[in-house]
This record gives sequence, C-alpha cells and structure tokens, in this order.
Amino acid sequence: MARTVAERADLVPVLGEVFRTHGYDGASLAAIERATGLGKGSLYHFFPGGKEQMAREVLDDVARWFEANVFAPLEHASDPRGAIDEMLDAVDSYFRSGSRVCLVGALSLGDARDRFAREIAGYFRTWTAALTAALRRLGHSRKSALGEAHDALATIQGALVLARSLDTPDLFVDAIARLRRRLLRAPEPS
Amino acid sequence: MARTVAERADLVPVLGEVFRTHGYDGASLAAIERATGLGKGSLYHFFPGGKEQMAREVLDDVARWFEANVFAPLEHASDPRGAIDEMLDAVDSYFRSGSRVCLVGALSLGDARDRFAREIAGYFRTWTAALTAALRRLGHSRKSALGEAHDALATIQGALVLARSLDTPDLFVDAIARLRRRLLRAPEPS
DNA sequence: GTCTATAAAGCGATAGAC
DNA sequence: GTCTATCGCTTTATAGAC
Repeated sequence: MARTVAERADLVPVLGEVFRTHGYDGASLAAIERATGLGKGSLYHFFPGGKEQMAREVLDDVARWFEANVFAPLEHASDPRGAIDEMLDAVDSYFRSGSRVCLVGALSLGDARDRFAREIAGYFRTWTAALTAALRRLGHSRKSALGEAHDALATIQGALVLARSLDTPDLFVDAIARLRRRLLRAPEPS
Repeated sequence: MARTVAERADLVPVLGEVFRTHGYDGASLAAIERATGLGKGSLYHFFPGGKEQMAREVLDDVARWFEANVFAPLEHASDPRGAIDEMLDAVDSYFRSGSRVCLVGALSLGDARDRFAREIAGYFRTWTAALTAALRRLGHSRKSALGEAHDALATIQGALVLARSLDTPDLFVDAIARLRRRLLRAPEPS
C-alpha cells in the first residue's frame, strides 16, 4: 500500500475494507494508517472530519454502487426476472462469494448504529422498495412481494454472518443459489 | 441496578446486555460499571480475566440456554414438527420479538470474531446440526435438510439485522411467521 | 466484596515544520 | 501533501485501603 501522492478517489475503497473488517470502533487510526500507508497528517488533510467523515464517505460510496448496480436495474428494467437475476449476480460478486462481509450490516450493530442510523436505514429501505417493485411486476401481491423482499434481504445478510462465522464462504454461494430459485418461481395465486 | 452485594449468577445476564448492545469493543468498562452498578474492583474480583473473561462467560451462558431450550428439543423430541414449532417460539421470545439483537452475531464481526471464533462457530454449527436432524426426520433428504437449516438460520440472523437497522421489530415477527410456514410444509419429493 | 487511586497504553485529533 | 510531535482524554488493568 506504499504510495507517494494519494488520491482521494482510490482512498475510499481502502477505508471501506478497514471498516468492513474491523467495524467502526475497531477501525483505529493506527489501522487506517497501516492500510493506507498514510500518516495522520495526510488523512486529516483529506478528511478534516476525521474517522466519522471517512466512514460516512465510505457509506456514500457503497450506496452509490448499489444504486447504480442493484437498485436502478430492479426498478426500471423491462424484464423483472432478468433484473432479479442480475441483482443476485451483483450481490455475489460484491460480497466476493461470501468472503466479504456487509459494511452496512457491520455498522448496524454497536454504537456505530446510532451514528449512521439514517444511512443504514436508507440502504435497506431503498433495497427493499426496489426488490418489492420488481416482485410486484412479476405478479406478486403487495403483501407477498414485501414479504419475499424482506426474506431475501434477511437471507443475504444472515448468510454473510453465517458464512463468516463458520468460515465457509461456499455456504453463501449455496444460499444465493437457493434464493435465486425461490425468487424466480411463480408467485402463489392469491 | 444499585446493589449492595453482588452475586456472580445474576451478573452475567447484565453483562450480556452490555455486550449485546455495544459490541465487544464498544462495551467499555465504564459502560459495564454503569450497567452493573459495580466498580472495577468488584468486577475484577469476579472476573480476574477482565473483559475477555466476562464475554466468554456470557457466551457460555447463551450456549447453555440454547442447548437446553432449542438444540436438545430439536434433536430428541419425538415429534419434529412440534420441536420446530417450539424452536421458533423460543427464538421469538429470546430475541424479544426482534427488539433484541443476537449476541453471537454481534461478536461475529470485527476483531471480536477472531477472539471468540471457536465459540461462535460452535453455536451456529450445533444449531445447524440440530435443525438438520429434525428436518431429516420430517422427511427431507440430507441435502435439502441442510439447505433449509442454513436458510432458516440465515433468515433469523438477517431478520434481526434488518429489524434493528430499520427500527421495526415487527419485521422480525413477520419473518418468523413466514419461516414457520416454510419449515413446517411438506418436503418436496425428490 | 467493594471502593479509590493510579499506572501504562491507546485513542482521536491538532499544530506546525517541511 | 506529508510528516512528526504532542495534547487531552479514555481505555484496560492493578494496588492497596477498608
């Protein structure tokens, strides 16, 4: 990670990995210095707001990525089946087939949750809405679509926790495969 | 929480709530003193190993509770359907219908994960095995039972994350209701 | 068994030289 | 833009009086 002159743009992803693996409290400035190869001076030059600003920009970055690669397709694609398929591909690649943990989920526990409550809630709320819309277009009732969407998001989040806890990323891949079948099957007639 | 003489037995649950809500890093001794009403002197008298020992005993306590109230029934009850039903009731009441977070899940992220890797993995592994056994007796194939068990645990963990992130505990209750239907329906013929 | 005082280290953040 | 030095505070943990 040695560098001469840092650019803000490629700094944020590195920060993301630090918060992802250590959590907010655990991501000490010492760990951030180590990961970025920058001293406190440089870090505070880029992020005058300190650690909190760093985390906030990382969250923004994640939100933008999901907006572009997951939420927008779900809401606007002409083919809802294809959009859900793409969502699961994107999710699998984003979470590196289960060897990466969800940053938003990681920040949703402990004291960080209060600090970033709005951003965290927004992330899950937007995702739920987008997936619900796609499921409705697939023929689900309002209630059924919302339930399936909640279950899908819970499965993804929970499978990440399980995969990491049991140190078996494949568990996540399998869960995504089952989730794909579940989401793409025809809705039950109501 | 004011008290005159503390007893070790009713100290552990209080510690559990602190770790649950603040995470391991966030659970400072100051917060623990506040919650227990005890000074450092008393705390180190009961737990010479400090914070790590406190967390370890809390994890033990949780493991024992699940062993008695969830795992054992799943493995030995004559009626697997009834056992699964009881499991979901126990889970709902343990997690206070979604307003309580999973301690094991909370410790599975960040640096605490390395410290308690064995205990965390054991918790999820035992639960998976117990639920898989019940599902097999319900008629599922080995593969189908394992998949359903993983999905069920992921749904529970993920629904807790979602419920807390969106500050809507009911989301957890609904997820448990759907999970109940899913687990108790007849296995697909293979 | 409980307290206060204190040590030693780590924390986030700032100042100022270059 | 990057660094080092340093501040002030909090952290975990220990010592010793009661």
